[in-house]
Amino acid sequence: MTSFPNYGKLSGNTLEALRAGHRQDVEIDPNKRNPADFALWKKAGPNRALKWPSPWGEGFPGWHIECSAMSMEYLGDSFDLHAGGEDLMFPHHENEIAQSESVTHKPLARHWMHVRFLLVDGRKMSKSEGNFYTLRDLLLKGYKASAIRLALISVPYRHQLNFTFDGLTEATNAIERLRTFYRRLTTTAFAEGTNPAMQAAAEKAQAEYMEALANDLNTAEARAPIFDLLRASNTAIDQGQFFAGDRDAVLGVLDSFDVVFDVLEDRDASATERALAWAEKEGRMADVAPELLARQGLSDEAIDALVAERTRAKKMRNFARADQIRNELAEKGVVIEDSKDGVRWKRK
RNA sequence: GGCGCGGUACCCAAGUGGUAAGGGAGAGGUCUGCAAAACCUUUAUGCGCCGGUUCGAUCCCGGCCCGCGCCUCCA
Repeated sequence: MTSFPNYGKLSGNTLEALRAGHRQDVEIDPNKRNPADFALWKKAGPNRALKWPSPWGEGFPGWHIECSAMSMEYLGDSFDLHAGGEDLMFPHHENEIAQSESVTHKPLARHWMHVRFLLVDGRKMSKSEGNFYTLRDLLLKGYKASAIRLALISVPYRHQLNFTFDGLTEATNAIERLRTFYRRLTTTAFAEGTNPAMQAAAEKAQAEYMEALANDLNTAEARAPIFDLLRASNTAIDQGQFFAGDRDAVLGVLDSFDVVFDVLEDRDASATERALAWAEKEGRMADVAPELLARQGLSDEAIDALVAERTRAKKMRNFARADQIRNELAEKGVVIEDSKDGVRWKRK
């Protein structure tokens, strides 16, 4: 440790600082020249499964040296990006630097990304706190995979995210808005041509979106221009000032958004089905939210048939029957939207 | 005790030395057979608290309060 003067440059835990505030419970190891030294090679006990011969006896690599060895072998002395959770910054990454740079005299990584941990309901997620959820738990509660993803990605990686069920609901609603818009774009017949204002709006959104991502992956900031463009487009469509060329421009922006956020195409059913199959197999069906089960029983074909029947009823001005079907579907999580271009439905 | 990060509207959440993006929710309105969707209006003289620097601070500096992570037995 004492032979590597740069120790602490990543985390701020310099040797001086560590000495000043050292914990009470650190034992002094007589085998260490400096208490801050860490083992590069560990002695293998008799029950150790993986061990190798060495000049110092049978042993195995210390945790930190594993990473230095692997990165050097596959990425070279220096590489662009080293990522990890914030908990690993010290000591693990600090020690990787100390080892690798002592040997190579080159910077180990040119950029470090440390992801902050999330809180759940304002507290650290832990089993003993009772706020520990797996992705499968959330799916079985009826939340969509895409909503979980959006909720987690909407806060920049460097910031602490407070994960809540309200936040999931909010993400669910935001996704619905995006998907409704996406469906509107792809199913509406627009006249040929372009609206210069829309073209400019799409260009601006694209530029702002990329700028936000280029700004240390600021995903929260990146969302804003997308929603701005969404509103501008909806307004233009409502006013008949939106054309096929505009649709293509806006879809281009949405595509680059979706490369990162991946929410526009509804592929949520398969993740939910896998979670349900697991629950079935493990005898955990009691954990499944009743609303989720109610929604599962209805096939797309059955919905199409009911929607068609409702349209016929409406034509005959039998609104009572039409509303009855709509309510029936709503109970099973299916929402109907009437529009000039026909009837659309979606699963909530 | 040491090192680091954060506290912005009802909720989530960007952001900048020059007067607060975006999303969700609520309220009112337009449209609709009624809805849904969409759109419009509306919700922070205010950005944890107290000082300081400045023509001007949410943004800079100092102190305090609160929250989170790490502090080298394991990976």
